[in-house]
Amino acid sequence: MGHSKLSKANSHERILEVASQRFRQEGVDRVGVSDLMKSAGLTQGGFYKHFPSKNALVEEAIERALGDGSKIAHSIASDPRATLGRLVDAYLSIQHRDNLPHGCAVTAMASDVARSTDVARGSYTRQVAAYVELLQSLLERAGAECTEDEALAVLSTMVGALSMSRAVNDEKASERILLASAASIKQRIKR
Amino acid sequence: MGHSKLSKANSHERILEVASQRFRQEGVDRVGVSDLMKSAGLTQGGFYKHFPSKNALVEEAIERALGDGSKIAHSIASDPRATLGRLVDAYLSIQHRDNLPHGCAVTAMASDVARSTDVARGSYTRQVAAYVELLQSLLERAGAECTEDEALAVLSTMVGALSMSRAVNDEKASERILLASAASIKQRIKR
DNA sequence: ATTATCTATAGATCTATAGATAATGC
DNA sequence: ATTATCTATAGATCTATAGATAATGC
Repeated sequence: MGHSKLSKANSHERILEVASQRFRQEGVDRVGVSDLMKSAGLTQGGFYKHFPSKNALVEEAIERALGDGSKIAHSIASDPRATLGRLVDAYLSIQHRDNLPHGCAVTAMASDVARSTDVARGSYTRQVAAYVELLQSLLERAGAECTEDEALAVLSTMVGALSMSRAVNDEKASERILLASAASIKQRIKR
Repeated sequence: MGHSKLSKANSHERILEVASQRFRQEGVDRVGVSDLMKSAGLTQGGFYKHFPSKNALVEEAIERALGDGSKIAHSIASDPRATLGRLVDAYLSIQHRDNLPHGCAVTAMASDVARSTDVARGSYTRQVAAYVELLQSLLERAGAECTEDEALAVLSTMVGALSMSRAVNDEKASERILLASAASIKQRIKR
């Protein structure tokens, strides 16, 4: 007990990171402050020196979770070998489906964001726009139709497929949702 | 207090119906038993004569919410004038977006179902299959590609678009997600 | 007499606060 | 001396149960 400023910054970071993961996995309402602090290796009482309220953390953690996707999007966008096909295959993979804590928050947190503050919904809106831009550039690169609207429809397909694949309790049906949706998207670039 | 058997059946029905609506709107974890019973015009204590636990209600209410979609799907399927275009326009309408309590549970409850019991996930799986069948028959009727996989991809697009349109905080962006996705689906039948 | 519902309450859990404790850093 | 964290606890809320109450239905 009683640590340095560096350690406080570390703790803050750790709380945010753990929150962004557990909120994606379990949903905002199923993760308590006490439980969360334990995950971060701390105790309940310290929380309010880091965040004024749980809601304040939720807002920041949503932004953080969405930011993870932003990083990945940028690293893909800057890689000249990146293709739409590879992005779609990765997004609609079993690994992504089963990795909620590190998965795309546009899908994982859609319901929680819709019920959250305007700030959180603003972060979400920007992240959707970032994905659309990325998808549009990959569609152009593949020589396919490349309007912003086409990219939006592709994103809708990705988000809906991942969302349903996680709710279904039949492994074959789940994989079929992912594969069928990926195939449908990739068909756009085969013309 | 102290009412007939008919009234008990009515109460049970009312609790289920209110739950299916409020769970879609607010999410399973934000609706307490006490609050829910008040919505149904009853008091907290009576709840456990109707359901053994909140979880039991959640399971039933999810099935009920999904069943609403099933009814609509069947009534559309049996109408010979029904078209894919009309279904898609209704699904991706502003009215549907803003009517969570009566909206499609495949979208509204995806996250809650993914965290729920196997029974609830089974209901979800069947409802997805029902929608796919409906979409496939409408695609066939329109003379478009009509594999089950194509229908699945269409459903993914619908679910993803509605989900994102509700999370975004920019009205124009929200409408654009709906319209762009609807247009993309309808393009399939214009070839 | 039976039973559908109500009032009251137990026990757990959740958010938040207050004060104690033990490091850091001047 | 300051401060990051801990322990302890208040107060609200949540699920669930127990016993009271007032209708129904034989």
